[in-house]
Amino acid sequence: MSEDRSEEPKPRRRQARGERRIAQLLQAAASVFCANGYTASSTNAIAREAHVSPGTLYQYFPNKEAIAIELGERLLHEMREAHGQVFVPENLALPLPRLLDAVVDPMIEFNCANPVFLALMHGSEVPGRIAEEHDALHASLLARVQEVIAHYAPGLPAPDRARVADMTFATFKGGLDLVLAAPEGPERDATIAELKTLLLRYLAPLTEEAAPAPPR
Amino acid sequence: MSEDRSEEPKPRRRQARGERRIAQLLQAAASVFCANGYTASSTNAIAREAHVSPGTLYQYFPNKEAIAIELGERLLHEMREAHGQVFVPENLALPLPRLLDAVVDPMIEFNCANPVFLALMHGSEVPGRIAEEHDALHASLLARVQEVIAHYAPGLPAPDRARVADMTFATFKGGLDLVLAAPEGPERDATIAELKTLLLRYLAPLTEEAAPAPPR
DNA sequence: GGCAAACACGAGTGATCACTCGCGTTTCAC
DNA sequence: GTGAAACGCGAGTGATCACTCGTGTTTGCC
Repeated sequence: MSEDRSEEPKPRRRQARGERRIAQLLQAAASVFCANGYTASSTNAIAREAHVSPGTLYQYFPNKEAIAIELGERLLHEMREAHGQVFVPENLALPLPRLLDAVVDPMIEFNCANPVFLALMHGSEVPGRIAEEHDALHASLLARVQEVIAHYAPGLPAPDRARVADMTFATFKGGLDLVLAAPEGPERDATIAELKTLLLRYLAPLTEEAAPAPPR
Repeated sequence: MSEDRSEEPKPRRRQARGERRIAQLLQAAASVFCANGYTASSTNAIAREAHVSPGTLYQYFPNKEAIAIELGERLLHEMREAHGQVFVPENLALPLPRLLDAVVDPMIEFNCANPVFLALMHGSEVPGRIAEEHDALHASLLARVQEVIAHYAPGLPAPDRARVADMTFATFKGGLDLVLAAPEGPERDATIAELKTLLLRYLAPLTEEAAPAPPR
């Protein structure tokens, strides 16, 4: 009744310093989560990594879970933006090898740049909220992959298409782990190329509706 | 100097009851680890799950890590036994699709029966000892896969062979996650079949030294 | 310059966890 | 049967963690 703004229960005004601290804390949290996992990471360790006192940390986050959630949401947002760039209609018209390049490369780049993303999304120890967001992203990605498969293999029944999309995505995740484990440089590039070869060999037969035997 | 036995510093005699308790505790630990992950699982929770007091638990295990290690070692031993049955010379003579059946099916069966195995081996939160054992198993498995690939594609250079083995194994892990996520029954069977299709399409070209075009 | 609010601190607090200890019970060799 | 040792218990202990609070500092607006 006494509020004229109904949608902002906490009209906390942040100064520029505050925004900087938040970014600093999230970066520190990413580093600590990445190294120890969510559960084994202490808020004091995060504060220490950010060269900040525990009290300061709790000025910006109500609890440990909120740190992970904010971090996860920012990463999710970044990733969704990347998807928007990737799954565009013009890419659908590309031949399969080019499409693989267009989709796989940005995904790998993102995960190489933000290794904490997999650490947060993959663990079964993460707070429920993150798991929900991750499920939503997963479902949305699967839908995109299904669209692509439907475009390349229009004759495939829906259940089969879903299965192929699931398997394609699971395979990509497996390959992604391998890519991240490889040292940067030519070895990583070779692993990425191998992953694309794998995906291509798996998916290519779907497009062979009336194609001749493959060239020797 | 006062010991006549130099190799057994703790000649603890176990009664049959004790062995039963150990098995009971390990089973409870498997259940709790599986549900919450290693770090978030408390020894009290494990004892409660086993309907035993915390004191009793510590009669058989010096600390929490030892529980995971013993559990991991037993699973590792079981899995190594399974490998011995799988990678036998006569299986090498099988055509690729049959070989895939012979290797993939037991692996999947083991992981379905012991879901805690993946939970213990995959997490980055596990104690160092488990990680070491897992790395050893991983390396040994990779070597086996390399052998198989070398047999099917003798002309493949060693670095390529290593890369293909890595990718094959990573793909299998990804598919395994998918299989475990699928509900038991026809859906799981279909996922398993799809995984085999994927592996077959990836590996088949390696064997095509002088093979004719595939039948339509 | 002055004031209110955002920022920063770090010792402190209650809860929880891994692990212990003292004592009673069961098992087994003799 | 008897004694020693394995078994079993659960309240207790010290450490650690997430989180708070009282106090002092910096910032932005008038």
